[in-house]
Amino acid sequence: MPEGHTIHRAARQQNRALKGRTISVSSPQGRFAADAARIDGAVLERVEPYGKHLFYHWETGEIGHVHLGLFGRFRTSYSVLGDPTAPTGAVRMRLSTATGADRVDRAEVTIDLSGPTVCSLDPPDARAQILRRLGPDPLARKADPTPMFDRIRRSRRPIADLLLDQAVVAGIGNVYRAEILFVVGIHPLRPGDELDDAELHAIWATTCGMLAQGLRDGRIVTVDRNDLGLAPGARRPRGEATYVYKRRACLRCGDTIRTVEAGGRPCYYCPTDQEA
DNA sequence: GCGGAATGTAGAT
DNA sequence: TCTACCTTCCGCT
Repeated sequence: MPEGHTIHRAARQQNRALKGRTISVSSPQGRFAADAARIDGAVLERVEPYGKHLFYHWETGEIGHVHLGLFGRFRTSYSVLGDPTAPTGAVRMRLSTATGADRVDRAEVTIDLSGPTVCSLDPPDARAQILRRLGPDPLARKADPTPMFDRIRRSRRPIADLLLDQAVVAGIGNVYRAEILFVVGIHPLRPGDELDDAELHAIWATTCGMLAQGLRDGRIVTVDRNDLGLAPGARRPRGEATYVYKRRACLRCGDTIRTVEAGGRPCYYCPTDQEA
């Protein structure tokens, strides 16, 4: 399930598989069919991630825009003899290196997109319009947190609400916001304008670290090894590991986890480690 | 088989 | 502020 790290990971993988190649574009499910036909057989110049958004730069100059939303996902499959495997479920957009050419000199890659909130083919300026309403992306090179700090300092809204607002900072979702606030020891309902500079810098540093870790791991693991109580050399358990998100008891102190509504969604927190 | 929940957003009100 | 919607998966009957 997608927060910013998932998107950046997808972009990396898709650039490895598709960048600079001629791509068959289709929409087995049909809802992207008209747009797919316009770029079918075009060269995909690159896939660009920003926050939770993906931009597909096509040689035609048009920009594919994908946002996974809550349910969207990519599936990758490989085929040796040209024909991609049959799509599983409702596939909105299929990108494949299998172009029907006679000679196949390596395995073909097919990437299927299902369940996205957004999947569109837009004029070139659409990308800039979207970027204009997004805050800094902690996974972007040379990201500058200043605009995020300014917005938080000027706002009475709870910090948990602000961290979920993509115009403040792009790429954080409901898991990371809870985990970030836990790690920096800030109560989710603290108003933005009450945070001091040290707290803002701690939030940014923690956010960058967590998302980068998630990008490397391909899953959300926010818990420090030392807090897991593992024997030396023991491997981390599978699955995602959080301090407070969806937990009953705080992983650090054992206190009962509470939730509070912020940004229209439940924010998990530890009443002991994150005093009001 | 059905219903609910899930790491999200956009558009209506 | 609310509601609709994208799909999958899991637990319940």
